[in-house]
Amino acid sequence: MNIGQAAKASGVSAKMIRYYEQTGLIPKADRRDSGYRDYSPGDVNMLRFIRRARDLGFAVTEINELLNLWRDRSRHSADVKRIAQSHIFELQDRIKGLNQMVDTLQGLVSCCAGDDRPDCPIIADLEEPSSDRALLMPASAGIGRLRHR
Amino acid sequence: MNIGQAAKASGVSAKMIRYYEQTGLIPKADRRDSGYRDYSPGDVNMLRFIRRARDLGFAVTEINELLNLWRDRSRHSADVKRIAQSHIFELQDRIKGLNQMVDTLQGLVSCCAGDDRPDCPIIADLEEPSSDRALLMPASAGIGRLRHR
DNA sequence: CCTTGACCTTCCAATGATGGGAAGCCTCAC
DNA sequence: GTGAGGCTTCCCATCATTGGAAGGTCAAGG
Repeated sequence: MNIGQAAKASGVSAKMIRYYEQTGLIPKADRRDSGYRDYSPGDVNMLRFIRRARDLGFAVTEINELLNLWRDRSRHSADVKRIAQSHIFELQDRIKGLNQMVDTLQGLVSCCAGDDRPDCPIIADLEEPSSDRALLMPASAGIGRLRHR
Repeated sequence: MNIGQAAKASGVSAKMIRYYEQTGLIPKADRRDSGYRDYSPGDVNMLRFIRRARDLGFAVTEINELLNLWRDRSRHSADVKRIAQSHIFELQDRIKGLNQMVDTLQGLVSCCAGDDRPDCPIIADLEEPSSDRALLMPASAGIGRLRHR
């Protein structure tokens, strides 16, 4: 099975399959005489596993751990659960940050006339945040990793 | 005012100030004879504006529009409102995607014994997603930009 | 047999926002 | 005048992903 077919069957792009191989997330694929990579149905299963883990927002390093557990027939489900649970917490943190942004913006937008006059509470808040804003966005929540990934 | 002081006063790191200048988000700073950048209190206000917009999750391109409106005394508040509202929608999309991930994971985690046995519904779902999963993550929500930023 | 188009290979680059670090110059306080 | 610390530019790394260029391979059809 060529890389293109494996890509279609797994939902992982050919580019990403090569990248995962290069970075060691997946083992080096078999090669034909032509140099083409050759994938087995088992390989496609692995790629699908990866694809689904990505869909759930796992980072590649976490997927690496999950793959190891997947392959480990004597794994402890506790290890899997721990990874998943800590990922849930991370997602919830990100959601919390995004929700704070939405709340703040929603408040500002609802105060903005949205007409052809220049006065605008949104601009005013960006100039000098109100005390409400200070409550919603304490210094510690500021510049950190809220926005990433 | 040196760049370090402007950084401290605005909450934008010196690195980022230089980056914003380089990418044209902010105009080139005045220079002293020594070559040091020199910032006025007005410049610091602009940096604070940027910093706050970043805290609200605006991308740099959006901040650029907001800065133009900020400087435009004859702006229409409708333009500001439109930008903010569309940003809210974008944030809500991201939240939605993250919530779907959390929901799916939460369901799996709550079914996982989390002991020293290998059987694990989380691993099982990554191998072959259940129909519940298919409901939560339709094909259209799959590989896209859910995870980004 | 040869061509054509679709596929594969590797390598390099860019994204966006940020941090890290090196090499060298500037400034201020002692 | 010396040392510490701040400034300059330049390059590199992150993370996951996409794009493209240059060149080799394959299969079908003339």
